[in-house]
Amino acid sequence: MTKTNRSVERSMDILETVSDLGVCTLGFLAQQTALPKPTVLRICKTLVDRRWLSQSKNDKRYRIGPRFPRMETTPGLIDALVESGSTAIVELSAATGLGVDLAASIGEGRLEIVDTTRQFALHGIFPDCVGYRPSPFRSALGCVFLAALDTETRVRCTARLAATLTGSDRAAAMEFPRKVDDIRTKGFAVREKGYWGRAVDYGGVPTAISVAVRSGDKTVGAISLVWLAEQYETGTIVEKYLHRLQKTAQVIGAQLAAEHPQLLLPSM
Amino acid sequence: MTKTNRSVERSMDILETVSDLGVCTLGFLAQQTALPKPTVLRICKTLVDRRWLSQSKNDKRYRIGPRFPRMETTPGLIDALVESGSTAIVELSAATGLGVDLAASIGEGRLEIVDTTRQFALHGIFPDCVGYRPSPFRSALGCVFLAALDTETRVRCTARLAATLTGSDRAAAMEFPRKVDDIRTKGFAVREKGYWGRAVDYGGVPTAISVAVRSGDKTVGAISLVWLAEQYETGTIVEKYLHRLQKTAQVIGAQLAAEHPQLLLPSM
DNA sequence: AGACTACGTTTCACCAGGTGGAACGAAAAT
DNA sequence: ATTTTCGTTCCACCTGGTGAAACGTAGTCT
Repeated sequence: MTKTNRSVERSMDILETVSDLGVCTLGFLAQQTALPKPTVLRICKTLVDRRWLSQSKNDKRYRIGPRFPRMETTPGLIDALVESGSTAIVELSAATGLGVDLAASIGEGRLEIVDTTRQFALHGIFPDCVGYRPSPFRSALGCVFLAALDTETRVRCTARLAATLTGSDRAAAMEFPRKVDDIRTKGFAVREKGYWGRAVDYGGVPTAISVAVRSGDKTVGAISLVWLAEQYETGTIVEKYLHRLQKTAQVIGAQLAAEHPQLLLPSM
Repeated sequence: MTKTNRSVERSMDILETVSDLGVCTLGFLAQQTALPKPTVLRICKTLVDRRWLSQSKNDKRYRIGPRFPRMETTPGLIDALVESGSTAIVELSAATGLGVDLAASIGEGRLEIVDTTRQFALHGIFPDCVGYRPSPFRSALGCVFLAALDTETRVRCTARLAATLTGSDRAAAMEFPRKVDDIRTKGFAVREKGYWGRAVDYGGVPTAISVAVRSGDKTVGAISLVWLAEQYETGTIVEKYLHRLQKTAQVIGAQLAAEHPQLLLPSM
């Protein structure tokens, strides 16, 4: 049987304690987890270095930090979106001959691909993309989704994401505000040069154009037309199929509103 | 300088990758983190055992699991509640001679204490409670807050919390549905016998009665009157001060609605 | 069919990395 | 002034984590 890692278990004990009980002192954590204080100190220092925990300056108490990964899925949205959208994306895919991805909001301005019509044999691109979370600022899906949010929400999400992301994702976050107006007027987004997600795994380099899916006054997700970069120019696809893509997004949004009105209500 | 723990760093690398990119294979994780596959396998197995990651049966791909700690704070609510409520709780505390705690919703049916009037010299109880997250089902604050939510939200939060919590918190979660009606008709809650949070650190055993803070049609938090158990009977305090406690909760809710109406709007 | 590749997993000798009891100085409570 | 509790440092010990190599299997190419 595969072994497990004791240090990782201990770090989870500590994080669960802080997450459950809120702010904690070192001694209290040592007592709760039944670990010696030096061990807790070292693990907490590791977590603080990465901002998974943060420490107030005066007292040294620990609390959950700004870089701790956050998940805020509206419960049921993913299932509802798949239910309302799967036939529409299949029809769009058949009509265009291209792959179609459907992505749902998972909170904080992030998306997760929840359904796709991609087939390697038909489209020549990596098909196993369900569950994948496209980059918020570099992918077509991410950009068009953020651009479709109301200004206040977008600013908040952009700020939080910029604080969390690193490397070229962070750089893209800084550039993003300058791109928003362009995306909004054009009504669609394309992926940033140099960003391919994990499509390099196999298959050719994919290109995509994406539009947001809005339901009521809420932005609930986004859909993409995806094709092999070497086969078609982006301009050609936009000219031929953008209107149909936008139409499909509207249909999905309307159907979601009709079938699952409770998802669009306030939650608190 | 204090050392750090390499295994913990590696586990954070893995969790951040899965959180950022979504579903990942073992090999992909090994490549992203630049770690050997057996190392990634052992760490992932540790995380899967605790449900911080989960694995689909057919393909062995990893995704964030159901027990990964979730944080869903409405941004700004804590600050707004402190701003709208701090003078009101000071007045209540002065009028009653008891400690008063103010707690804010942090999502998923959880609360965090955001302000308090407790002073050890005056009330004889542990004063450093700000940041503390009372038990959802065992504390007075937690129970009254959950009971005040609309039925649908309460059922969803109860289910999710029951899946996450362990030990006596879990047992209390199973009992909770039977207590809801009683709390709603009485209009306040008391803590479960045997639950004292961390008050045992020092000071005497505290007792508390709590009421929910509602603003518009949303339940945004809760407030408590807290005293030393050996000094007064619960019945006495209820008789003398419950009405005043409820009045304070109403005042805070109304003030929050007046000063921060945007917090009560839908967010997506 | 056979060759090949890529996957997740097991093994095991090695030793770096993590460990924790003891001791420390500082701060707070008594 | 005394005691307690806090977070932190030290360091000898040795276990728990490591990772190259090998394995079985599943799927893909020729």
